[in-house]
This record gives sequence, structure tokens and C-alpha cells, in this order.
Amino acid sequence: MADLKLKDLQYLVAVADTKHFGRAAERCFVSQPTLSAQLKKLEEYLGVQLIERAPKRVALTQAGHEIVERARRIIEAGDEIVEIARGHRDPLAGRLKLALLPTIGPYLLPNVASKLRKALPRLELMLYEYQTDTMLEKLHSGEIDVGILALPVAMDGLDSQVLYKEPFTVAVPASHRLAQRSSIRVDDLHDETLLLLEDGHCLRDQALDICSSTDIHEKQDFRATSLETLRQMVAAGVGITLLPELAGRGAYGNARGVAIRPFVKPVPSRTIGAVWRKSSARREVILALAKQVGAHAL
Amino acid sequence: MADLKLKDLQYLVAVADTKHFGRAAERCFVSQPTLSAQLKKLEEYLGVQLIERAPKRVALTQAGHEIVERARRIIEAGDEIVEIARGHRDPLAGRLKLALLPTIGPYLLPNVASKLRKALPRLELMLYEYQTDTMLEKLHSGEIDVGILALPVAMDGLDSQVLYKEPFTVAVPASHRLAQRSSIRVDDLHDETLLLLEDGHCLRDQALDICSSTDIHEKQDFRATSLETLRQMVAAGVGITLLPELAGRGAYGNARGVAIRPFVKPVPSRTIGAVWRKSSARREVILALAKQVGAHAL
DNA sequence: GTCGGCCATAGATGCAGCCTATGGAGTTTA
DNA sequence: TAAACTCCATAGGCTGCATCTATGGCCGAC
Repeated sequence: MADLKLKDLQYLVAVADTKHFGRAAERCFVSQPTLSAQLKKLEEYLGVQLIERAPKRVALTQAGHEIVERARRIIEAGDEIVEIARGHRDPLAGRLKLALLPTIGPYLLPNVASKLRKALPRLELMLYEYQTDTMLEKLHSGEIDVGILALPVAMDGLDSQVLYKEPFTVAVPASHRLAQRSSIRVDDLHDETLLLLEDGHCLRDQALDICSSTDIHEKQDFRATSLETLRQMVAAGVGITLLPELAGRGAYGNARGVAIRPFVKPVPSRTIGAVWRKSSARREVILALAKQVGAHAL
Repeated sequence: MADLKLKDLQYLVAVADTKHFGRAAERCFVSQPTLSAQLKKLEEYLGVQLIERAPKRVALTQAGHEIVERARRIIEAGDEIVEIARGHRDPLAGRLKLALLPTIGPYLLPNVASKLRKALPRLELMLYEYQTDTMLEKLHSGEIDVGILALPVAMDGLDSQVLYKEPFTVAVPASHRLAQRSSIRVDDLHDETLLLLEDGHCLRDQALDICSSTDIHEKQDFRATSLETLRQMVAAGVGITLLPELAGRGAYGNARGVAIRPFVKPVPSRTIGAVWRKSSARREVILALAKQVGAHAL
């Protein structure tokens, strides 16, 4: 009269996923006969056949489907327990899944990576790049733990913290008349051709917003897929673009053919923040991470 | 390196509820040392202290509280699984997906529906109509559980059972010379115009097969999409057709303008059977269903 | 100081989960 | 058509761990 065992449910879910006893066993790190026998016991205990075993086809019964659904929830909650425990064991240790905007990641990380390693040596960062909408989805689903993006965003069930304010700069061809100026006003962009990223990048909307007060024309039939593409187009003299300050530094800023110029005050800027689930067990380490990033980003 | 066990979580929840190891053990039907030792192992595995053991006072730590919360959810879902299984334990209960040929369904079901409800009261039938090829595909893929169709069919991986033999009848316009006859021989159809269903209906092939021994002409550029269409065409005097007996009864048979006549012996007929996957977990209820249909179809 | 309540420890035991090896049914290949 | 292959089930043996009873240790109550 054995009872329900977490491991058996994992075996069942593995079979549901793979439709194959051998591969399911492999995924569970047990031998195929072990998995077979345990599943048989599970079926005996429940008094219901869960799996149809045909020569070339493994499928779940109706009861199997319904039970696998709950089993997934159980296993998920079990993982949460382990995760919570890990969070309490050493709140500043463990794996943390961090996503950044594509217009932030490559330029922010070099500045803060070494500081982070020193301040949070036992933190294992998993890095991802997503645009705002995708990032929020994956935050809610639990696929990532923290997102670094431009505020404000819809905050239902989420907490956030401002990291830094990032000024915008203007990138023009080196031979452009504006390249002579040490700083630039928004009105100076009058009648210029503006190059922007493709839809979905929040940077695109931010740039359009800043330029809305002056008369500037977006280059038709052109949408860059990355800031790097944008740089090459500016260097080629096709038009100008707005760059977040961090992206204008380093190799990018020194690139041939492109001049980066600041705005005069009031400098247009965007607010970069960290966002995470209110219910996250990793709040402590996230706050520590945010503190480091906020302190060393600019 | 043990892993998370459902039973341990139950022990933990019991302690959270009772604040007392002895009574918690009692509730779990184990000895107190057993529960103590297991909880200690759980804490070791998770790397976190869950319970504050003070003299005269047992309390949960912060981690303990958070983990108990998930543990309750897990146990609850586990109970749901057992409950679901109990609901599926009755082999004659539950949802069964049954497909019928379009030339069978509307005429067979009225005859057997009430008998089925009486004999298998806890069976919930989901009804579908497909032609033979589609039905076999959906059977193999698991989309349906049973098919009722004309035998024989390719039986790889499938089991079948004959339900009944269905004689063919002849449907002629009421004013037709054959309407005067009380029964008809295949040869009597000589030189008649035959109306048939469109390709894909096995009834079409069966009718052609029966008529192959005599000289009869299929109406060109005409293919009915249903027996109902066929009836209207016969009533309009366009030609004659062959009908399965069940389809010739009731409202259909009594319709104006159409006369239904039997064949003389040997009466041509088709064999109607039930087909299901050899590996199906529903064999028992399928056989019960087949028994009822076979007994009350004609 | 003694008793009683309560949790931890010690040592014995039996079951259950796991392994390797093999069987057997069905499908594909030579 | 035989042989090789795929894949799940069965057989048998081993090991570990959950469980038991008995006991110890700690602390508060009286």
C-alpha cells in the first residue's frame, strides 16, 4: 500500500513529454526498467491506466492527461520549494536569470561585470536579451527572475527599482554640419533624416517621442535590427540617429565616420530600472544586484 | 543525496499545524522518532532550518513558513490526483470519443441511444462523423477512441468487432416501374440510372460493387454529398439509388415520392463493425458499447 | 530533587527502488 | 524471409533508507 511519490510523478511527466520510456528514463537519470516498473506501480496505486503502450506509439489516456496536468503543478511547486530554500540558505548566492534590453545589454554589462563579481561572488547570472513585451511575459511566467528595461511599464504583480537615468546623445556622420557643434538642441535636428530601429524596440518609441516637438523625417522603408546596423548607416551618411549614452561610448563612439554629440540642457533621457515578481524569493539578491548596477552603470 | 519526498512535506505540514512533534507523528501514523528524523533530513537536504525547536515551543522559521505554504499546495494537488483517479476507476464511466460514418450515424443513433443510456449510464459519448480514411487516421492518432464503419479495413494495431450486417435496399421514384414490385433482383436494375454519393464515401464503392454484375449507368456529373440529397434526387425522378436498410427506415422511407424495396435473396449487404486501438485502455467499455449497438441496431 | 513532557539518538529490520540481464512483440532492413 | 533493430516488460539480486522500539538528554513544574 505505497502512496503517491514525487519521483513517480516526474517519471510520468517525462513520459508525457517524450512519449518514449527510454528517453524519459534518461531524462530522469534512471534505467528504463526502473521507470517502467515505477509507472506500473503508480497505475496500480491509482487503480487507473495512465499510459497506452502500443508498439510504436506511447500515449496518455484521458485519466493520464488530467493527472499529468496536476503532476506538473506539483513538480513546479516542488522546484519552488528548493528554490526558496536556496534563497534562504545564502540569499546572495544561486542562479539568477537576468534579461536586458538589446539596447542596454552589450553596453551596460562591460561596465558592471567586474564590480558585480566582486560584490556578489556567489551569484551565478544567466543572461538573456529580450525586448520589453517579451521580457515582461517571461517575467510573469517565471522564465526569468529580473528584467532591466526602460520604465515605466505595467507593474501588475511586479516590483521595480530605478537604476539610473540614461541621457540620449545624437550620432551624426563625421562630415555632417552638426558634427562641428559641441552640443546640440532638439530643434537643431529640424529637417534631418532620422534612422531608427525596427518596431518592438522601445528605443524607437523613445526617440520618436523626443523628436515629436520638431520637424524631422524618419527614413522611409528603413528599420535597423540593431544599434550596430544603425551605426554603419550613420557612418555611410544616410542620416542621423539618437543613441542612449552608454551605447555611444567605447568602441562605438570611437568608430570612424560617426560623431557623437550631447544634447544641451534639459537633456532628454530615459529611465532604466530593474523589474521582478513581487512574489520572488530572490528579492534580497535582486536588490543587491540593483544597487551595484545603479552605482556603476554610468 | 536524497530528494524531495511528498511524505516529508506532509510531516512538515503536520508540525506546522500542531506545533508538536508527537501529535504530528500521530496524525501521520508514524512514530515520533521517524517524523523527527525525516524532518531533520529534509532540512539537511534543503540546507535551511525550517523549524525552531525551543523547549515547550515549536515554531516555524521564515523559510519554514514559505515552504509550508507551497507544501500545502502540493499535498492538495496530490489529493486531487487521487481523486481524479478514483473518478476514472470505473471502466464503464468517463468520456468516450465515438466516430460514425455519415451513412450510419443519423440512422443508427436514434435506435440505440436510449438503450445505451440505460445500459451504460455513466458513459459520456462524444460523437463525430468521418469517412473511413479520416476515421482510421484519427483513430491511430488517438483523436477518437472508437469508430463505427463498414468492414473490412486495414487492421494494423487495431482491433474490431462485427456489430451487424446491414442489407441494402433499392430506392426508386414512387412512379417508377420497379415501385410496383415487392422485391427486386440486382438484374432488375439493368439500364437504370444510378445516383451515388461523392468520392470518399465507402457506401459509393459498396453500391458500385453490388451493381458491377449488371449493366447500369451512373448518372454523369452528379455526386450527392449526403443521403438526404440523394433522396430528393430520387423523388425528383432523376434516377434510383441503393440504400443501407437503416437509412431507408423512418422518415426517410415514408418520404413522398420515394419507394423503398428490398432485394430478393441473396440480399447484398455490408458489414458494420466497431474498430479501436489494440492498446486502448477503454477496451472494456468499448466492448459493452459494441454489445448494445449490435443488439439494438436493426 | 524528582517527575513528566518532549524531542533526539541508537540500533535493528524489512521493504522498495534501483540496477543488469534478458525476454518478447513488432517493425525495418538486407 | 530471415536477421537486425527498437522498445517496453519481466526476472532476480543488491542496497539503502524509512521505519520501528528502546533509550537518552534537556528543561520546566511541583
